[in-house]
Amino acid sequence: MPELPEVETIRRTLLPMVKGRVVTDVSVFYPPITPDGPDVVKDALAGRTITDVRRVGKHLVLVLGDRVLLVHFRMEGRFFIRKTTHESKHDHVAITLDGIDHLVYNDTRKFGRMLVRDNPGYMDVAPLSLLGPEPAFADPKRIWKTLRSKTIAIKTALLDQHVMAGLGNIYVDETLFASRIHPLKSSKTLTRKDVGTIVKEATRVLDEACALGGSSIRTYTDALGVHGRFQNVLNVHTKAGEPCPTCGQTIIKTVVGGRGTYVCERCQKK
DNA sequence: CCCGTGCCCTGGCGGC
DNA sequence: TGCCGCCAGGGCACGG
Repeated sequence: MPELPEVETIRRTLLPMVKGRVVTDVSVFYPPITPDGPDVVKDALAGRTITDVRRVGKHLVLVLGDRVLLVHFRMEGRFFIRKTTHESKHDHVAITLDGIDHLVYNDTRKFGRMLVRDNPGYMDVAPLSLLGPEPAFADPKRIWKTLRSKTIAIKTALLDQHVMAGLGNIYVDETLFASRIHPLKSSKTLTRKDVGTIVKEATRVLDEACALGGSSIRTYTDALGVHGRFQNVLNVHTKAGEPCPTCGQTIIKTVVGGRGTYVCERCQKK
């Protein structure tokens, strides 16, 4: 499940492999991946050169001069560089590079999406214009004001990309554990100091995960066979039944906002 | 506007 | 061993 660190790892891996290369063809095998229609993606990419690979929240941004391709991997999307366009039944889009090989989008669950936007200007229109700041650039006071107006659980609020961008289920659990705040705590009851802690810990957790190449728990491995190592340093996520690293209390698994949630009921206060 | 629910999709797993 | 049913999960549409 690519969250910010996984997408950043994909970005770093992909950049030297695609920068400067010309897209000579685009094949779409599963059209819903391209909700505006396969032809929109084909017309935008074909004949253009990939000039950069960026990341905004969990979105990967392929820059091709005056167009960008926004890629959201959702649960299990990934890229491979392949000699064939469609060797797996989960290969849904093939972007041919220099007529030689293919940047293949593979997604078991078919949840991922690709959108075309203009460059410049793509940050000023949906979906990227709707994203909150990434934790590293967030103003805690502004986030506190946003959270204060919400009645929902803090975990649910932190998963909302309009509040802050980049956190997913894994890193929200880790952030709240590090902040010693219970995922069910109501957003509106958080103090400014609480929110300052959350923003700081979210930034640290994401930074550390990026440095380790992200996580690759469950079925997810990121682009091109690179395997993240962050799952080796998770404190609570997936740790049900194991002792809390801080106090020894058994970590429990519960459900918050429909998401599997791991928590130390002793360390994390409601 | 805000919030909760259901949907998309398929591999994996529990139950029998 | 094999089959069936159920479930996870990010983001969005929809309805109250």
